[in-house]
Amino acid sequence: MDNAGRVRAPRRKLGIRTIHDVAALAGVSSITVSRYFNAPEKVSPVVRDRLRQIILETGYVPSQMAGRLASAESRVVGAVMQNTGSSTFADLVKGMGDGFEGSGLQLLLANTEYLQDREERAVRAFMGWHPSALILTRDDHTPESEALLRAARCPIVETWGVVPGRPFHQVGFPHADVGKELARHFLAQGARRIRFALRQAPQDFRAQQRAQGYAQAMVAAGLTPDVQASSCDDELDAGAQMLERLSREPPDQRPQAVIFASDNMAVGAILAAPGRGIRFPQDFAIAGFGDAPIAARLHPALTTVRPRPYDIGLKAAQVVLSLKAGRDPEAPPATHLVPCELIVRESSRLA
Amino acid sequence: MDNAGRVRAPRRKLGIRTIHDVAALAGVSSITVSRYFNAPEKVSPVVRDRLRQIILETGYVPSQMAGRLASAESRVVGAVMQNTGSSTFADLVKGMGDGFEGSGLQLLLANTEYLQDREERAVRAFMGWHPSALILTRDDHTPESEALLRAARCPIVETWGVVPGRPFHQVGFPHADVGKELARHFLAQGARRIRFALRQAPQDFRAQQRAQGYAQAMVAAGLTPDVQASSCDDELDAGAQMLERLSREPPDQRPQAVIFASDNMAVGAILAAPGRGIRFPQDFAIAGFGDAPIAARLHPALTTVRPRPYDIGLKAAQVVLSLKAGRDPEAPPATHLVPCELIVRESSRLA
DNA sequence: TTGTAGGCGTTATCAG
DNA sequence: CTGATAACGCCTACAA
Repeated sequence: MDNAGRVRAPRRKLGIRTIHDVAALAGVSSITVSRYFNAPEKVSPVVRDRLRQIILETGYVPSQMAGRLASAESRVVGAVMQNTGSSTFADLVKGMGDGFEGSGLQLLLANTEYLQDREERAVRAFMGWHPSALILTRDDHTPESEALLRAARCPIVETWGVVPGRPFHQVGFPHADVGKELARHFLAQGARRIRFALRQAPQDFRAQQRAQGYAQAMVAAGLTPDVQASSCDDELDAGAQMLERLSREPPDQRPQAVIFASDNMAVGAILAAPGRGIRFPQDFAIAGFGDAPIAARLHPALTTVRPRPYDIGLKAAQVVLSLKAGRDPEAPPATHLVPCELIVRESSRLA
Repeated sequence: MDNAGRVRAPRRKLGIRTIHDVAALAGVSSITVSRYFNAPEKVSPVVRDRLRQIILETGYVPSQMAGRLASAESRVVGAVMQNTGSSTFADLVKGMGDGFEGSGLQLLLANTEYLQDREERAVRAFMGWHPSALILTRDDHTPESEALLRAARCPIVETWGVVPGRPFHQVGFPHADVGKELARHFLAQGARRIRFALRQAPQDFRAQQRAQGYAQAMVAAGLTPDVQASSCDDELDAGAQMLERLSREPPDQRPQAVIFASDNMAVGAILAAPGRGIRFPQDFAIAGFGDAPIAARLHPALTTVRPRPYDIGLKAAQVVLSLKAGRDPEAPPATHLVPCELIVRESSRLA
């Protein structure tokens, strides 16, 4: 009976209204309030109305921390982007956001600037939330990341690019195919001197995958790949630089067509062309990648390949939701293709 | 002693290694493991080494849910964006992400597509996480949102735009000032017929704030504001549409200068100009807003105002961190200006 | 339909 | 520097 006379200081609380407060006000037990939120159909209409009223008045909001801890289901999804600022990843995030809207899943975001070790830190940080799923945007990880991911108890989805042989779900398209398709577009028009122009940016491994696809198509056609890299960091500058280099090559040895690693590079070239006395596609044809909004409005309109980052993000979210809903969240990894589309415009028309 | 012979089914657990497992392996109590993570200096070097080893081997990661619940400090920051897909918000997110990198704060993201009720849902959802802070990107909320925010126990930061009289922290710049500055730029050159061109997009209230600033400057100069709206949804199309409309007005009644609500609109106009026989700035001068990467490379190079969304996001994160670190997290709301810069280029040079 | 008992994995408090 | 104890706010299991 004797509490030893010593009174322990109350520990710090959130200082908020709890489920018990609401229960007391309604004259029911707290589990009934819990059910009101998680299984309203199990609460009688009368009690339900009373609770609705009280919850409205008190502004009670259930604690996610407590709820997720007790239910052993976090309902958070970690998303690791490479460059949140770029339109590709921004659209991916938007698609994921829309996909999760109303599902009760919360999106945790991390950005890595294409750095593997930042990705590893992000993955590690996310693991602590015991996420319902993890969405990544690359397929080459540090060994530690890879180990963490394989040991994870949640679905892992790799998005944007798709490569064979991965142990995780994938949503996107094979970047190498883009390079192949563009090369073939020019090969089919009879071109034999076709160049691939990118930036010296080792972190942009997707551009390199596209370059590899281009090279394969060239070799398959019995031709020598011609991949050139610009030292400029800025894509528009890189395009302008590549154009300047081209303008100095003898016209009869110049490539008949140039595939730029991105629309931005191609745009840089198009905007710099008048100053160099170059005309597209008369002097040589060009194409890009990304289908930037201005691609269609430029003169000449830019031939490009249109990826669908928004749809990829949306699909990734849907894959997560269906794995969560399905009876088998540990379903074997599947690959979901969200193909690109070749958009042929004036800039790639060879004489 | 008799357990009544009935065995309760074990409740669902996360099925993970816990702090107790690690403690048992190390032969210490679990609180020591907790200290290893939260206050390593309070753990003896010997024990620390042993724990490091064991944590490495087991791959143990502390549960954020449990930790945050127990410590009554969520260490999550909710960010509500209007349009994640646009470069402005993408840069804001990037800045915030970099600002929180390494701080231990997790970013929760929501997107609203400029819809107030989606914002309200997002705020409500975030409240359940008892966030360490909430970052918003507008200052006009539904009454319910506003009430939720005022009742929130965490710092609220409104970003991007800045308006007087709000009860929350603000980081950004007054959009009306941008409109004023551009109007004055043309007024100073002697222009009297100056138009502001925007889209009929009521959700884009920032563009309307810029238009209002423009209108004020016009009135202050004794002139009549001329605000015209395009019905096009797409900004580039809207710019082209406005240009077409302008090209049909009699040259002597045409505006001498047009302020477009965004660079994209201005770009649409510039790209469509050759087709309409219009030349900038000879026929009339133009300016935009946003400093899109191509603005400087177009012909003519586009005069624009450069906002710094990345810096605003970064600053917002820093404000949150300093409030968290400071002894007074309930400091009175402050306004942090991250001013824009007027970038004068060829397109705005009046004869 | 409602309630009781107990635990989810961690950290705050107080005592060595 | 280390540990025992008792929460944090909610939900699962079971019983009525």
